[in-house]
Amino acid sequence: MVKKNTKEKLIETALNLIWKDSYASVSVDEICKTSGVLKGSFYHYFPSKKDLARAALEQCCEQFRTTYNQIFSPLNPPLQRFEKMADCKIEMQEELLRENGYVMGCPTAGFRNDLSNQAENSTDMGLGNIRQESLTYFKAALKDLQDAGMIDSDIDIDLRAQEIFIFITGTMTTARMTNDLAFLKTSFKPSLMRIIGIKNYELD
Amino acid sequence: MVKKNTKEKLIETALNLIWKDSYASVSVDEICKTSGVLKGSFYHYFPSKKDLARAALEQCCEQFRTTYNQIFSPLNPPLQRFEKMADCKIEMQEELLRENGYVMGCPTAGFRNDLSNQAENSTDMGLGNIRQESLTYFKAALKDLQDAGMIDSDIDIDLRAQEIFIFITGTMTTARMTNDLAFLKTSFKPSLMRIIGIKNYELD
DNA sequence: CAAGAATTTGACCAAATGGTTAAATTGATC
DNA sequence: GATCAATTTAACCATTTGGTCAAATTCTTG
Repeated sequence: MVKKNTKEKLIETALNLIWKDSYASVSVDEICKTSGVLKGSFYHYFPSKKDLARAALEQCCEQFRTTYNQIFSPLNPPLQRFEKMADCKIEMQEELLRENGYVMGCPTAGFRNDLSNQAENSTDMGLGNIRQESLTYFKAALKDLQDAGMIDSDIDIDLRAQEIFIFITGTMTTARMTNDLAFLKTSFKPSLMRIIGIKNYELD
Repeated sequence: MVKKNTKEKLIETALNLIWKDSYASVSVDEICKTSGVLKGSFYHYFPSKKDLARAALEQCCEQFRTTYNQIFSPLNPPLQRFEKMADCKIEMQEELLRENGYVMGCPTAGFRNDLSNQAENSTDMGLGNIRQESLTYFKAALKDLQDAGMIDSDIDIDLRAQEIFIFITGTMTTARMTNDLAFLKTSFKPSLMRIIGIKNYELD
């Protein structure tokens, strides 16, 4: 593990703890003890617990963006993009299971609507953007699949992109709920391909 | 609204509040104040906050069972079962949106792993059972669809049932995340039918 | 209406919560 | 090595937290 400064340690710890349970269930004390930082230092870097959580969520989104940027690069053939995405999720969850002893699921699920003040909800922040960006990537890949004749030419790409996003979200949520990676590991990819509408998909 | 006794009021209030956010974010004081019950009464009926939450989750599962029992009755033609289920979810979320001002999504999402002591996770409790029961219903309906020649005869029913569950879960999660019922209202049913594999599905 | 059980009341508690502060220590710059 | 800013330390605080309890009240049943 790379040597990290106080701020980074706090953000990483907060993300981990909130991921495991929820924003409200994690206390400032716990975050401090886990990351070996005193409370004074905490409030030196972050004006409040919410601000730390916001930073953690933001960083999480940033990592996500980096990964998706690579995976969904137009340089990759469209089918491979989805395959890589699936593999990436599978590997990630396997590693997290090894590390933590149980299925972790989506990293942002622990941030419910705790971070929003007043009427603004999580849509305004990173979460909504992640979905939008995902949809954009999916749509581009779907279009390329269409051009390559790998999916029907008359499908509604916008709709299908949403279905894909929903299917991924549901897979993650269900994996955590059942504490079981069986579906993710053996069925997620082929099921995803069927939902995308790939003709005659063959496993490698 | 029907007149309710103290215990029922507490359970209902707890479910509502936890649904809106999460178990840890709701305090016993808040539950008491919202339901107009004094703390002494709370602890007369429930030994702890967790016990109330467990009762609330259990009741929620019970309601769910009742609904699904009706909807997935073998008396209904199989396609209608899925249609009714979709309509039921749509109406429910619309009503909740009207009541609360924002999309509520899945009622059990606010109970993360807070209620489990030690290694036992939510799988052991109501949640895992709900999924199992759902899958059972889905499988029966899929079989009936197969017998009626409405879906291909060579599909893997177990797998498809899981896909359906995941798609529903993802739809709920995403609806809440985006605070938007558009997909649920206009696309959920036809998308579900496509995922099920219904041939030539027509909207009414 | 008397007696016992079920329920309600409100005051109370220790611990945990999010947050503050002033002083001490460290790091960088000249 | 002196100076000033960045950081760390640890004691401190008001409020909220989950939970207790004995007394008062209400409900039930003979």
